[in-house]
Amino acid sequence: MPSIENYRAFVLAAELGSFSAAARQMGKAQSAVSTAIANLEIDCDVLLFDRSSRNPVLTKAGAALLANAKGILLGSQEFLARAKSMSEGVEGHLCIAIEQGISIRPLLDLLGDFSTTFAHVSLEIVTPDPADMAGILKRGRAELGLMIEQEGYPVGFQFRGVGYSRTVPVAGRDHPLARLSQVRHADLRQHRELVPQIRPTAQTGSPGNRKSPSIWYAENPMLVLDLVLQGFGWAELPHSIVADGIKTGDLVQLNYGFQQSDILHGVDAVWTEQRALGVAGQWMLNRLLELPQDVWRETGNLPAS
Amino acid sequence: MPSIENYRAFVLAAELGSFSAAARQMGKAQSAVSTAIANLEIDCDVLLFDRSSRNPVLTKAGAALLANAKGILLGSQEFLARAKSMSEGVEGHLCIAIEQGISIRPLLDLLGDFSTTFAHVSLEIVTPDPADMAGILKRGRAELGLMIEQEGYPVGFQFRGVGYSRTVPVAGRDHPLARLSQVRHADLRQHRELVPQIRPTAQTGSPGNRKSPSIWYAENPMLVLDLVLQGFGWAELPHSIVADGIKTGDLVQLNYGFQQSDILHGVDAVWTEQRALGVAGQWMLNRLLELPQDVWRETGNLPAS
DNA sequence: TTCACCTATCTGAAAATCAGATATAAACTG
DNA sequence: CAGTTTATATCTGATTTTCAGATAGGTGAA
Repeated sequence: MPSIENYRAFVLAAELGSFSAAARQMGKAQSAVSTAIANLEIDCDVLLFDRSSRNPVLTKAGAALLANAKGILLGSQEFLARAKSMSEGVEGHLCIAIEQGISIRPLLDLLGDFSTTFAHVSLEIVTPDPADMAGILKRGRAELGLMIEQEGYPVGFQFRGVGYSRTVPVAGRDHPLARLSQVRHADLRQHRELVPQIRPTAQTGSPGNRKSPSIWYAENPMLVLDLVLQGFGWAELPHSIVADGIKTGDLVQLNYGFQQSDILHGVDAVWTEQRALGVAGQWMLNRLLELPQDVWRETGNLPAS
Repeated sequence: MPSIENYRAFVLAAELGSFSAAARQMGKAQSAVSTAIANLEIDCDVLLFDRSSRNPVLTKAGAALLANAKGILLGSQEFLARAKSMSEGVEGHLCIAIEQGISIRPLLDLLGDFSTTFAHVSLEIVTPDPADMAGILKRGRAELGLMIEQEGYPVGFQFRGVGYSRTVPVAGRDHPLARLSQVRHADLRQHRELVPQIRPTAQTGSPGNRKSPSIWYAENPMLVLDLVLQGFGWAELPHSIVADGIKTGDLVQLNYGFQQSDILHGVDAVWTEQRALGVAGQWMLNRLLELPQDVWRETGNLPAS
């Protein structure tokens, strides 16, 4: 069974074109490299180098296997680097729960920075239904959450506002409401409202104050979008989801007579006290808090000032 | 420095949830696995298992690193498997040169079979200019070639017909020739012919007998296609390249008055005698020879019978 | 409590690895 | 063409590592 050191000797020798040079670089005797590669060749039952000339030259098989050996070495290095990172207190995995409907576009730069700063931390993003958010954090399924701000959070939760999410009332191109230059409460109540969440029950928090008595629930905003496009009703949906449809004319933004029709929700970062954030989680939280308002404006979640 | 066996002990113990079971599976003593994992933990400076209960349980860090360790093991197994395959005479790499203009669509199924049959052979497909084909095979850059049949091949070359490539004369939508219901030689000679190859010189074989005295050469068929679409002239191009354009109306197929306007070229598989084909190359050649005519018909390279 | 089973550690033996020395061959030099 | 330099293969004895078996301590189930 070849050892990692065998592979290392092979790769170094192939790259340097010399067993002696490889030995020098490994801080070992030349004979060690010679036997290491000989053993590798025995294990493989394949000649890796052509020794007929002064310096060893890769055979065809050796050249083909070199790529594999490099991969193994890379994997081993990554294993150790990741382990070192974790031994220094950096978690190996970070899960962020982003409530459905909150656009990740304002976060893309931040995520890019994360991937380079914490190359050894695997990042997971889940987009649960709003009703699940608390449980997902409580259970430790995610370390950090981004959700539409609420009046109060359960005990044990920390939260800080980090940004905004703009919701826009829309209807399909051919919907009766789409023809009105201004809609009143009374108009809304005459048509079905489509709500992007699972139906609230007694347990799952407040039902919210919906504007229409006729309500359909769908599990996520994309489903609702499809229903709206098909003319099944109107809905208040995140700007990031409906922007395209409004631009192409498939969707029409409703103009509320009774209030500003763009509805601005705050976005909170939420985490639990007992589950202390790791180094990467802390970094992520700090960067979220430092996010300039511009990125929310540029992504259409804040009106231009 | 952890050895492969250390990683193997780690992965097996994690998967079986028991050091003893891992030892049994590895055919070693339990103490070997115990110390192997302990050493790995020392190398990593990270606790991989929680030993507080009867059976060891992965720590968070262990769970994160498990994926990496599995990757290393996979890599090692693949290295050995590939080496074994090569020790049995299968080449590690196969390069096929397919002359520009020959569609690979008839070969897709064949390539799929190849990838499963010769999982350890990396496949390379190059699409050289027709004039380069011979040199590329001679130099060993490619083991096998697919090219439009010629009257004669240089000595040392083997060839067998394997299929067909249909060439269609086309012009752009607004080209004068496009309006003619039938074109004659005289018509063709009044317009520029675009030829998808580098300009033939005295060395690079016959100039062929082009139909028009005014000729532009472009390095590959796609360049020619763009030129034709821009109205710079007419060209005889492979059916696979112009089919879409003809369907959308951007291209018009010319209707030769003097001969069948679809021009059918045979496709030859070509290889050299001195560079013996390996097992994978032989397989590929045999499968090419056995290709049913249907696949050439279905891909528009043979007229429906 | 008893029993079965698991893990950590110790120990001596077996095996592998290593550095140095030596032999041989290839390229280079004059 | 002989001498020099450098590179690789192999041998050898010492060092290190690895291993199996034995032992001890602990956990969980009956």
